[in-house]
Amino acid sequence: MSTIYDVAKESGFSLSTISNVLNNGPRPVRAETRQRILATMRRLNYHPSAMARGLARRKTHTLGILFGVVEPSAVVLNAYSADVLQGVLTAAAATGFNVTHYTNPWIDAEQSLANFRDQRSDGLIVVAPPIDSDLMPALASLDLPLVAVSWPSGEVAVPSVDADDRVGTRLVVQHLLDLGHRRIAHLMGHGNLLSALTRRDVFLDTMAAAGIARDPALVLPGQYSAETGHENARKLLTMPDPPTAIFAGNDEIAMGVLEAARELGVRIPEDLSLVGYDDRPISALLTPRLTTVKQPFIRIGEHATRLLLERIAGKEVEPVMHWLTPELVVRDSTAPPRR
Amino acid sequence: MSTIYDVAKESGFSLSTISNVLNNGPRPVRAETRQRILATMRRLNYHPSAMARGLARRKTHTLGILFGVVEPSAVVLNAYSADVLQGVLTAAAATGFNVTHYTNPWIDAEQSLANFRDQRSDGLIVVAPPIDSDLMPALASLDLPLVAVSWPSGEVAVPSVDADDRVGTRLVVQHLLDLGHRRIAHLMGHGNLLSALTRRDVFLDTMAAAGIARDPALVLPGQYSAETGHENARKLLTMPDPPTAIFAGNDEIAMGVLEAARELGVRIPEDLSLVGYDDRPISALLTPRLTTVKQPFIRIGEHATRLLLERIAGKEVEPVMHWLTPELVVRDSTAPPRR
DNA sequence: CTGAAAGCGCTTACAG
DNA sequence: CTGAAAGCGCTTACAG
Repeated sequence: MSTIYDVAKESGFSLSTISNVLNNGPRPVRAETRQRILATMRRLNYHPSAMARGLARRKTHTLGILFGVVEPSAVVLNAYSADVLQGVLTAAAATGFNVTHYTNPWIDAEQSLANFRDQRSDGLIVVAPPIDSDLMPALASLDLPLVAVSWPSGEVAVPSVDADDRVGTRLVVQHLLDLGHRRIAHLMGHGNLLSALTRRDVFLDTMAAAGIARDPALVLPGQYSAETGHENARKLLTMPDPPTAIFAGNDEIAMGVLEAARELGVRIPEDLSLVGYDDRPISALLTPRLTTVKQPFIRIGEHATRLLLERIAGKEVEPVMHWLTPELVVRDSTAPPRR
Repeated sequence: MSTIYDVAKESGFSLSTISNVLNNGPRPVRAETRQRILATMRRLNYHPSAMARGLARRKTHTLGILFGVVEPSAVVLNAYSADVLQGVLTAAAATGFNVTHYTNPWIDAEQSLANFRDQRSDGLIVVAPPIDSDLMPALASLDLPLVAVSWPSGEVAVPSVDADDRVGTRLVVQHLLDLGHRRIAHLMGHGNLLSALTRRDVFLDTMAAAGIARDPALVLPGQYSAETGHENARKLLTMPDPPTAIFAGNDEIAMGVLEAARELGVRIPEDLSLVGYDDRPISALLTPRLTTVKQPFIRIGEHATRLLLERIAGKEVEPVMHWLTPELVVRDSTAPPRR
């Protein structure tokens, strides 16, 4: 590997001039000089060392990414995280930034914070940090620029990006109301997750705002799983006065509903309209193709990355929530109620 | 940020001694000296700079990862790649290595190879490089340690890791034969993909080895999609003498078969056994739960990482294929044929 | 427009 | 067991 010294010696120019050609500045270089130097670089197959550069500039031109860790020993990369990462990579590539993973699982600030002090990146994106951990407060205490994905910003003053479940839920309920449904049920996800609670609350609020009396029998607690979706749907569909539409907490729950409807001979969408949430890849392949809410995970990753790059560039970035808007994808599982 | 100089000044010891404490060697340090230095580090909140270290050692302690790019402008991170990445992260974390992404899309050697000359990583894992590109030959010409995932090793002498489709296919066919099936159909994936061709060829070979005469009407070309699965399954199931089992090229094709069977009133597994390939997350949630082949993507990532780490550590690693064994997951979509 | 020198924060022979 | 000095490959004031 040739170095900048080789280029200097070969071309006859000084280190400073080589460096200014390399970086297109800060000071000007005569066109002919530049050409000669570039030719020498090509001939020597020279490429600058990222590390030497980083050390001299005290900038790595690299973004760090850390995934919230559910079990201490595992790096968690679910479909959600993979899409966010996809967005991060795309946005980083657009500006020539590298992306590096922080892979050590977080134990606590005492043991784990040291990892983040080695200056291997210019800033950090934390994806879905656990709420009940000292991770975010500890990271925020560093002087490392920080942006979070899916983190309730109030707790620690960090800019944060997430999809707006309130908007998504309103889209769902409004869609069903517009079709003429009044008797709409909701199957909740895990009661200790913010998303499940938000979807339920906004469901109730939107129904109330539409002047529909609340029926507690139509809001069933559960899990984000096909199993509880199946179980709860059987309860609903065997009621004397079953709902004409079900808003499932997510697509997995909706798949359970689909199954229950099939077993009971309830046709979708003729007898029952069904809406999911998330738009998992499978949802467009189900029969019927599922109406659902597409979460903008890739865009979330891109947006978080742009915020972080601004912070790194020295701009002020307010520590507020950035809500991205999910999108209702209307397919074949919803229709007007029979009369 | 305090530096090693601060620690030296504060503790009264020299740079060399501090460095030897930091690295536990190479030369011994008196226990008391070590304690005093460690205490000083803690007090100053000192953590060594990854870049300064990297520059001095000419080792970054970092692995690079590059995803094969299908369309030039996109970083491709599908479910397959995400699982491989998961494995890479896990294995890298186990040895304290960092993982960094090479995000610039590959154009050609002339334009793109420079990216890989900046010494930002000690080695590179390439996931699913395109076959018809100069990417692998070009990368192999660098002095960067290289391991590929899903790359036919013969072409360029690089150690490569992949799941063995031959083993997986034999498991499928043997399972169906063991259940008593003789009239087994196969729905192929894209004819220009190695996996589709391998699965077809091994299907035919295994059937022949079992003494079953080949019936060309039972092997249909197609795509890795539910659509062609649906279409082809309708053809098969409306034959005068339909097959008693279908081996679908992958789970998506199998989903199309499921749909066609439902439309035609063909019960699975009573009237028809069905096997997929890949074990996508959805497959365990289908009705009936799909018998399929689980590909060890996470283990592939781990294995490739370990090979690369060995190369980096200076061990000889033969440029051969490492075949990992997929696993047959028997669920509810297969049963003995009716008689 | 160009050059010589110091510095980034470490590691590693070389000496003792 | 410990220290002083040179070096890793760049960038950046400082001079001209």
